[in-house]
Amino acid sequence: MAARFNPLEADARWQKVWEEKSTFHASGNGARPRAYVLEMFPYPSGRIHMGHVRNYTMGDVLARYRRMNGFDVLHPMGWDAFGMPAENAAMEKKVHPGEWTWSNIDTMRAQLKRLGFALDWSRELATCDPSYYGHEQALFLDLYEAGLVYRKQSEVNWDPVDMTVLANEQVIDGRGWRSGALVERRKLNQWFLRITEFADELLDGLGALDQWPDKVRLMQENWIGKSQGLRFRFDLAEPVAGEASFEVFTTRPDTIFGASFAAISPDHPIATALAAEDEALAAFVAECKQGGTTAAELETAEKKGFDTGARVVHPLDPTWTLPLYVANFVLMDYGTGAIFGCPAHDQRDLDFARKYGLPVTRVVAPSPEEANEPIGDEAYTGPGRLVNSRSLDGSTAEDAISSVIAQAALGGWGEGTTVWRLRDWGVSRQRYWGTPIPIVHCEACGPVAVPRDQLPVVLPEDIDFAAPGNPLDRHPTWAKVDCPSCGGPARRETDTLDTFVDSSWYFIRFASQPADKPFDKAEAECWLPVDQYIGGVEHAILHLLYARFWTRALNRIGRLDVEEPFKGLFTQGMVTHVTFQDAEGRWLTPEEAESHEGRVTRGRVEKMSKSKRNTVDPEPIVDQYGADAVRWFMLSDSPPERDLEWSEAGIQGSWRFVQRIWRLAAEEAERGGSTWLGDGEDAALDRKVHRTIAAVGANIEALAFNKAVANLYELANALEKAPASPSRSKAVEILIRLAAPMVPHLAEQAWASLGREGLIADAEWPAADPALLVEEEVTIAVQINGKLRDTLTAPKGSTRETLEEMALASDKVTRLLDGKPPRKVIVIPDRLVNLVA
RNA sequence: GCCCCCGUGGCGGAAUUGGUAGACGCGCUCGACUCAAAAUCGAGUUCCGCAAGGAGUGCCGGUUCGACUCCGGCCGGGGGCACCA
Repeated sequence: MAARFNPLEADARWQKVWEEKSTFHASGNGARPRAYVLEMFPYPSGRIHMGHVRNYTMGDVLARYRRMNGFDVLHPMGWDAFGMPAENAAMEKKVHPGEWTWSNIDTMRAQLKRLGFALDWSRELATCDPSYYGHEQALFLDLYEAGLVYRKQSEVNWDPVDMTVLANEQVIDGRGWRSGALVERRKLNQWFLRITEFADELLDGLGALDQWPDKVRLMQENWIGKSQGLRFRFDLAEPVAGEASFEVFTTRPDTIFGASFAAISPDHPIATALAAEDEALAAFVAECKQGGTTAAELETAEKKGFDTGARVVHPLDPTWTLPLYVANFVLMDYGTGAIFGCPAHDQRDLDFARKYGLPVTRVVAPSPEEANEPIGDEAYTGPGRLVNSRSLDGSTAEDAISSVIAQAALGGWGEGTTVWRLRDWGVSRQRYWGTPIPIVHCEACGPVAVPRDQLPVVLPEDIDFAAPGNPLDRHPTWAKVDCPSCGGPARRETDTLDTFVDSSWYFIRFASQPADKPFDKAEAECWLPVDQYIGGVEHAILHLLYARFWTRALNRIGRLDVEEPFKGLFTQGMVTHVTFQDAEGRWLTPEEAESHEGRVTRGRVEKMSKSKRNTVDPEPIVDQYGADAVRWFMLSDSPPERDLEWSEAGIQGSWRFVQRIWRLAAEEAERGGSTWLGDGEDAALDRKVHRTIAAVGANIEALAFNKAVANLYELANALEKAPASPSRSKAVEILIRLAAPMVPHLAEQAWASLGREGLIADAEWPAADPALLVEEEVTIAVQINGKLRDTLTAPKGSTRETLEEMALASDKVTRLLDGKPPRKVIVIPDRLVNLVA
């Protein structure tokens, strides 16, 4: 057995063996319990980065651990392969998006394989493959037929130079990120999925996801944004623009007697109608639309209004009228686009009222004494009882809410209702590199679904990226088809689907991939839900919400009897690295920083990014140290949910550890390997080994990889100090099995060198002997007044009396107590004795 | 502005339901081996102090025999949402 572990040789050897034996193929034959371990599939951007390595290493440890525990593990890999970077590459490098994408996939697949992940490559898929997106088109049509897809006019960010729609993130300071042109708001016909119809169940379903981080559940809860309140009608004193009334929404109907104005959005139909006849109002509306949409601008934006001169009638007092304003802070797409203003108890309303000299009447007071306490610069939003509110006076705010809702229902002027922040999901993208929406537009028949036997609708290959805009739109023939319904001339939908649709069901396709349909219901249900899903927290809202929605939508139309796609979710931290800048503030790579002549500033430790020039390419690191050292480093030190700082010293430390395990194994191999096994002789070491078995298992189950790593270091330390014995030989073998999920190549090599049969990947996880988990002797802390003064060793399970006696007999204790008996003695068996003097 | 999370050695971080703070790793110091270095091995490493001892988990206070852990109030860092009625 070689004195040093040679990873380059071992990595390649064992990766080949695993592949030849199809070791990591999920059998799905039902012989063993199943486990589905999944990491978020990568976008094929070009090369693997450290974030991928960390993500997939974590999933891999769990997958290998489950296998060793007797599970039939599904651990697949694929490619989220549609998206804009491919089109950008097409424009910049004059290469076809498909060619660029597939070549990246080849590179990245090879890179992933070099890390030795226990993946079932037989199930690999790419979303840009017609054999994937064709099924997605079928699912889209299923949802369409079920009424969960619809088309409507919607505003988009339009870049007039690139002639394309931009996502909000691509609009920087009101300009297109690529062209720099001023972005316009434009109305386009777009496809939407009815996610809002599932708002209630998506919210309620969060409660059952007890293996999700609280943080993510909270973020989704906020995103869904359920508000309960009253929707009610304001009658106009005189009809305005032909309208006799309009509706408002409020979560605080209790404050209705504190109303001092009504306000509608600049986009409200009444505002539009009035503006048509009022130049000043038209100018005001135009001004509102101009305002920036960045966070900073909104925060500082002044509350502005335009008094229409119209009056609305208070619903509970026909003699009371309020002025009607058009206000810049009222949003058309939330609630009804109109509000009633209660300045005393809403900060925005207060700002507005102060500016326009409107009355501010307190109607909720925390105590009777404060009933007429004037409102200053801050609205009162706390709890209390109603004041200045006629029949409501004296009731709690809570009761008043129900009371007003009941009165509204009775009087027929309003009703209790729920309003959601969540909007329907717009899935149309005016781009080439995505799943074509399988719809044909016919002048006579309108939108018609492409017949199933004509799926997939395949993207044309011969496209031109020289001109701006969507190449599908410009293609000479692709869009021209006959209407499937009437046979007349028609035109294909040239928009493609949001790539989030692709990732909303890939985990189902991994579980079951028949050629003739998206998935087999029974087969998919055997694997789903995913037992453990691992990925970045940046997907906490959109991807995870969309996938939950898609799963529930399939459930509703009877295609899949699963409610939640991901039983367990883990969001891992980023990989960070130091940054360097030169005197001019230019970012330097670590190598440049070292050789730089001028002044170099060591910057903050930040997420690896190309712009900060602090990335570390995993591949050369694997070349130098091998896959196992890299994997080990990814698991060490930092808790997996927090950021991990990459460092040269860290990888070297991991390399040292790999070699230490190897030396332990090599020693034992020379001593005779498995033939030297016998009964335990080193009782203390046996205990340590079994405690480690239990601890490593528990920590892997909890995804606390850093702690499992620490457990293994401790065992290795103990083994290096332990004299040779059968116990020790056995312990080394167990150490190798415990480390196998983390450093699989080393483990296989050591396993073989010790003369063990078969692959360690197929070996059983060692069982911890419960009898060896309990210590015979325990260390007891002796405290005086809660401060540690001494420790003593006692047999486990010693009585309170014995422990108290032993503590009082301690020299230090007698000295410190000065002969006086303690006033009180607290004994926690097997832990401590606290003497209160 | 609203909501959430986090503050522990030089650094990353450990610490069952409140019960010996600093496991494990990195770094550093000293020593062994070596002509020397690397690698490796051994000892040490919260702070103050020669020691005895004292202080110590962002700060202030509280509950408790006992607080990193629970409660209240500050300070600092990070994240999410954002004119959501």
